[in-house]
Amino acid sequence: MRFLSSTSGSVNKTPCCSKVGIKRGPWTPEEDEVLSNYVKREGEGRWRTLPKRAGLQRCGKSCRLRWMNYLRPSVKRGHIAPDEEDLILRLHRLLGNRWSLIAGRIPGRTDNEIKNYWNTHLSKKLISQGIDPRNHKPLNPSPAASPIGAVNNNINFVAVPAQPPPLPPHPNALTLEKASANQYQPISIVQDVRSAMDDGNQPPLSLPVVAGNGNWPQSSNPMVMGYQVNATSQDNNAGQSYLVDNFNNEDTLSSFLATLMNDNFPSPYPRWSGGAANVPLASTISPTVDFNSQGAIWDADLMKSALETL
DNA sequence: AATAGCATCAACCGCAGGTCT
DNA sequence: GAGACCTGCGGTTGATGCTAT
Repeated sequence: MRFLSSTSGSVNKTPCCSKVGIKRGPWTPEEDEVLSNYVKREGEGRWRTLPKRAGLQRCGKSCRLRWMNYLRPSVKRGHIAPDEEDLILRLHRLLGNRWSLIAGRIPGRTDNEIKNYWNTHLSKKLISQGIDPRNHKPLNPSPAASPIGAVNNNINFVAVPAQPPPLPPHPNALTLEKASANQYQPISIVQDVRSAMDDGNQPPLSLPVVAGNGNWPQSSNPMVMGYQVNATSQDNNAGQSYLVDNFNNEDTLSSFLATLMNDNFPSPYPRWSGGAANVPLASTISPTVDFNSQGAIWDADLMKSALETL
């Protein structure tokens, strides 16, 4: 039995709060009301001392969890809609088991709810479709399987092999040179996704790129992501490279993710800001990117996966 | 009607990373 | 710089409800 009170003396695991008298298990409506009223009055935070201040016989962690997953006014309860389910699938493909990040992009849903929904519904659904829920790839891929061949605007995508051969340096790999003296440069492009694209003789209009300066992984250094305008593009900016955005906050990261998932990606550079900014990367979004020892920023497979979802 | 097995989801835990002293 | 403390995350558990036998 799990929801024993700490006074029962039969709990095998050490509870998060070992204090005698701390209540555990399901919350009562009375406790909910006390917690809800207190947080609305005093605000979130200081969870450790909140139970004592609010007069609750609970540990701070339990209070926080109850508020975040159940009592918060913004929490949406009830059935996951088909469009929400679709979004969860796409985000999981892009982000993996980063439930809080996924939840942050689905208004009203909590990480716990999405995690539960994934484990009880979506993972089984994918398995029934012959898809591995861990990596969204076929469970028993046939060697003769044809490319996915998804078509989107100006760019066609083909299936990416599970372990693609190393790519030679791309001739158009550029350094973003437009940054002014007080901005971060040089910013070298560390990876593009050209190998994931195949539109015949016509080069892609633009490439999503992810770059960083050379001093990573110091958390105070910036990380940037953007689009490289291809040198043969018909766009007036052909031959140059532009930073589209610094992901200095959750909004811009969300926009970027949305851009990746929108059907109208990538035309026509709607969010180009004309140059680099010098806003440090917020540490809160660093878990969304992967870094190698050279300071290269992006996991190429992640980007390819994102493109394949288009 | 009783019971076994399964599905769901609220709540717990350990841990990691950030902040404070 | 080190240690204590706090917060948030992802994995897991188990009570409860539902369905099948």
